Amino acid sequence: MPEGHTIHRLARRLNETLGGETVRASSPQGRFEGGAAAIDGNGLISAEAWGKYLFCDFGTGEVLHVHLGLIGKFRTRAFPPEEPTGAVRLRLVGSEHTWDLSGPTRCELLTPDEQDRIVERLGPDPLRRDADPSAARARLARTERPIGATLLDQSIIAGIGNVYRAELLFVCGIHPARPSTTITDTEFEAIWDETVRLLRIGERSGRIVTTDPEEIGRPRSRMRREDRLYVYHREHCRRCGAALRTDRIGGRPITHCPTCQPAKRRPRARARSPRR
DNA sequence: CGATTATGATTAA
DNA sequence: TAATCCTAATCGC
Repeated sequence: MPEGHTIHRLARRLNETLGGETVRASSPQGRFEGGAAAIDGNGLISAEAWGKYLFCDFGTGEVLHVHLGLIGKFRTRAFPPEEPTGAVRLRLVGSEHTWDLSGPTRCELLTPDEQDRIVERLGPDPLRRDADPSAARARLARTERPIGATLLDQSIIAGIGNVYRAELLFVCGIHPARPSTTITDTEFEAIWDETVRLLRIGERSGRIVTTDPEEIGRPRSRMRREDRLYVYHREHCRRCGAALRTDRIGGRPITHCPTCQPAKRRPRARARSPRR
């Protein structure tokens, strides 16, 4: 379930469960033996997320970089550790917790310079305290690409993935195909604020929930799976019931509601000035 | 048992 | 844009 909220949650939980502890590192699968050996026996100083990128500092001079990609998982397992299940790239064992990493698109040791180069090309991360959306706002004004594509671009905003982009555009009432240049200041503010709000909810709860508890009639923690999202992977709009449309934008499918996310602004209900 | 699918991103063309 | 990588759960035959 890797969008930005997952990685921030992961960083927090790694700090909570392994922070300051001497860690035994291994690569049961064998594809990260060298890296694991370099980490083994050192203490976790800090785990930190930048968008969907995770960096762990073991005080060795190099930083562990993990990117889960589409299918990666980094999860706790039984303690004391048991025989690994499946392909475990990296296992970290502290004094009370076992973590297994499988299927990452990246798992490598980086120099601080290399880490900087990755972070430099990321846009502001809505889950970071110091996030400044102004650069993202400026980028939008300069690209005709559909807003649906822009929101997936990690160099513009870091941390949004395919579920959140669809849900954010729904919540903000914006059609995903609209050129980014047509997004108004008010709309951008709404997108940013909702991104912060919804990713925070995801980070705290460990799942993506974008629907309004009032609207659903039960607290987020007790919502049924099919009530947690408005449009993603749905046939009909959770709010108005309209048949949803799915288009390919930014190379991936995005579902939207033709009623709640009109392509054009609703024309003002007033007489138009006559054409000449 | 094989095909399909998945909340991602990079590289090649 | 397409091909590619990484893994595991699920679905159809």
